[in-house]
This record gives sequence, C-alpha cells and structure tokens, in this order.
Amino acid sequence: MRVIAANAGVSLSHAYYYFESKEDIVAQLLLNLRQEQLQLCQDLLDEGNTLESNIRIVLEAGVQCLAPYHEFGPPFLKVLLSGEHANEEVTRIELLMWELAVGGARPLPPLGIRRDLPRFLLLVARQIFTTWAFDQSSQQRRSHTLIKNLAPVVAKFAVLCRLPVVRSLFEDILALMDPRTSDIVEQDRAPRMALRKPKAS
Amino acid sequence: MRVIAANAGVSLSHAYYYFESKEDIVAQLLLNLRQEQLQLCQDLLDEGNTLESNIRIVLEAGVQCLAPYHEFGPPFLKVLLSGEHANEEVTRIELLMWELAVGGARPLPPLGIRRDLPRFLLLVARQIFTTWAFDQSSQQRRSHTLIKNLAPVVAKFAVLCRLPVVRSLFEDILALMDPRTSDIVEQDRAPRMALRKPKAS
DNA sequence: TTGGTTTTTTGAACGCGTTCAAAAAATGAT
DNA sequence: ATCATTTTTTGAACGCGTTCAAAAAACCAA
Repeated sequence: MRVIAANAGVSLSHAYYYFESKEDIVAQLLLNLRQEQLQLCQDLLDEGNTLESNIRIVLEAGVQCLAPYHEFGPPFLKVLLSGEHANEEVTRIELLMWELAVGGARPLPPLGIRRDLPRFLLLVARQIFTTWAFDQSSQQRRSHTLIKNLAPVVAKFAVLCRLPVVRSLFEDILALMDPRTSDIVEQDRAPRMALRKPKAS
Repeated sequence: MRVIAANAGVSLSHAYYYFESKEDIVAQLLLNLRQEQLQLCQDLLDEGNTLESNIRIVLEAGVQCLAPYHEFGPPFLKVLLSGEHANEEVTRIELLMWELAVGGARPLPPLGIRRDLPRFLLLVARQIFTTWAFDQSSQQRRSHTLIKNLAPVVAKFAVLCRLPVVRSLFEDILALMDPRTSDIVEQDRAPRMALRKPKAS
C-alpha cells in the first residue's frame, strides 16, 4: 500500500479514500484484466473455429492477461471465491466470453446443452484459474499444458452430450454447482431428468 | 500469534522456535483435523454401505471435524493448494479415506475404475472443500446441501462408468488433473482410449 | 567447579495493512 | 469578502506476523 500510494503521489492514508482496502484494489485489478481479456477474445473469436479451439483461445487469453500479475494469484482467487467486492461484474464478463466461445463455435455444440454450456465452461475455467493461481512452475507451464489437454476433453464431452446418459451427467453437475440448488433445504430434490428409472425405491 | 503464545505460556518470539510461521500452525491444525476425520471414518465405514452412503459419510465427517475452525477456511485452502508444509501427509490421509470408502462399498464399484476412483473422489472432495472454505451460509448449510446432492451424482457416475463412453470421460478427467500430466511438454499427447475415431484429423 | 558450547527463551524492533482525528482545501450561502 | 460546511489530504498510531541479536538456561568435557 505504501508503494502504491507513493507511485500515485499521495499519502498512504489517502489511498484509503479511493479504495476500501488492499483486497479492493486487487479486485479492481482483476476486473480490469478480465475486461482486457474480453477485448482480446472479441478479436480472436469471430472466425467460426471449433469449440475446442475457442475454449483454448479464451483460456489462453486469460492466462496471458493475468501473467504479469501471477504473484497475486492467491489474492485473486480469494476475491473471486469470497463473493465480495465487484466480482459479480467479473463473473458477468467471464460468462459473456464463454457465450461468445460457444455461440461462435462451428459446428455448434448440441442444441440440448447450447444454452447451459457457457455456465459449465465457467465452472471449468474456475478450476483452471485455481490451478493457475498456485502454479509454481516456470512461466506457468503447467497451466498452459493443462489448458492444452483440457480443451479437447471438454469439446469431446460436449459432443457426447448428444447421448442421454452423458447429457444427464452434464445436467447433474450443473445443477450441483448452481448456487440456487444450495438454497433448497426442506424438500428432497428428486433427480432431474432421470433417463433410466432406478430398479427400486 | 500473540494470543497463541500467551495461551501456551511462552513469549511471542518463542512460538517461532516451534513453528516456522502462522501458516505452519494452520497446516499442522489441518493435519490433526484430518487425522481426527480418519478415525471417525474408520468407525463409520466398516458396514458395507453403498458407495453413495460412504461418500456422504466421509464428506460429512470432514465438515464435522473442521466446523469449529471454519473461520480458517481460506488459510486451510491456501495451505492445501500451495503444496507446501506437511500437506502431502494430509493428501495421504484423504486418499486413504477414499480407499476405505470405495473398498468398503457394496456393491463394489465397476472393476475398471475401482483402482482410480479414490483419486477421483479426492478431486471431488477438494472441490467440496473449496466451497466449504468460503461458505458464508449459517452453519455451512450450503456445503451440507451440496454434499447431500453430490453423493448420489458421483455414485451414479461410477455406475455409468461401465459404459465405455462414460468410462473414457472418467479417464480423461483423471489424466488431466494428474500432476504428472502437466510435466509432459515436448510430445503431443494422443487422446487415450479414443472410442470413436474422429472423421478427419 | 570451571569454562566453553549448544539449546532455549526473550525483548525490541521491523514491515505491512489499516484507522482516525484533525489539518488543509474546496465549496457555497449570506 | 465572510464564515460555515463539506470534501480532500495527511501524520501518527495501532495490531499483526515476523525477525534477530542477545540473554538465560541447560549441557558437557576438562
């Protein structure tokens, strides 16, 4: 904070006139970087690539924009997971990027999951982000490798969602991670879209 | 640290004679709690329940043991993800619990995944832990609900792994998160167990 | 016992994020 | 222009995790 204030040419305490806390500054920085990533993605996604390619583009743009601030990986993650600060805006931007990636992919993903796939990819991306945040390998090589290996798997999964069994797994996972699901307490939730009746019970 | 040192009846600086840092104390605490969870699980898992039931038992034992220290959720997570401190021991214990959960389940999970399922469950459990660490709902209600809803989904997934398509997804996911995968840099990894040949390269 | 060596323990200080009362500056009505 | 009010800016301090030189204690050969 002392360095930031000095660089801004104000006193230490004056920095708190503009920002609530250091974490708040980190949150703003993350927001700026996500906006930068969005701009980068908008330049790269408009060519009708495959879904796999688009997934890689978005993820790589992410680590590229954040790379100069990799030392703030853990604070970034904390801001994102703590659900405070301006992170609903960050989530909005992330979701928008995944909508572009899905909507611009050729061939288009199966119709049945097309609407929900962006939210699913958001979950996947959060997992990548977690890995990246604590990636101690040089140049975050591990994260890049993970992205490279993950993109085809997710794309394959999307295609397999044409099969009802796989599709129901997709729905289950999405329902689990949907925050609304956690609010249901009283009634037992029946499994959604049970494609195969359980033998008993 | 001042409070801990005072409670221990030593001076502040003397606490650093026994522990490297505050994070180190947190890591040791987490290890103790995992050992406690293991003991709890060993008492509850020896009855040949279903896999779903065992999954719930292990996860619930986890949140139960950690509940008194929920305020340390984020530091716990950081310790676990940063890969420092004594967390390979923590991982060992967690893996052991999942081996008990899988090996003691009746009916036994499909043979093809029986060996790898514990590692898969470890990944799932880490995700639950992440959710729990930042769970702001009262009594961590959200985490409990998530566990309740997740157990049947994972159990269902395990059964579906009898189908080759689903099984290959299982293998893919496990390979992705395996740290060894990230070390492969030079050669392009061919997709393992491709069940359906792509139409063109 | 002595004197030297190692282990244990401490007090004082540092850096960092944060707070707060109050000074300085800007603003606005009379 | 004057004074009251609000906005902007600051210096001094606090709490916390951490470090370190040095004191105190324990240990051990001579």
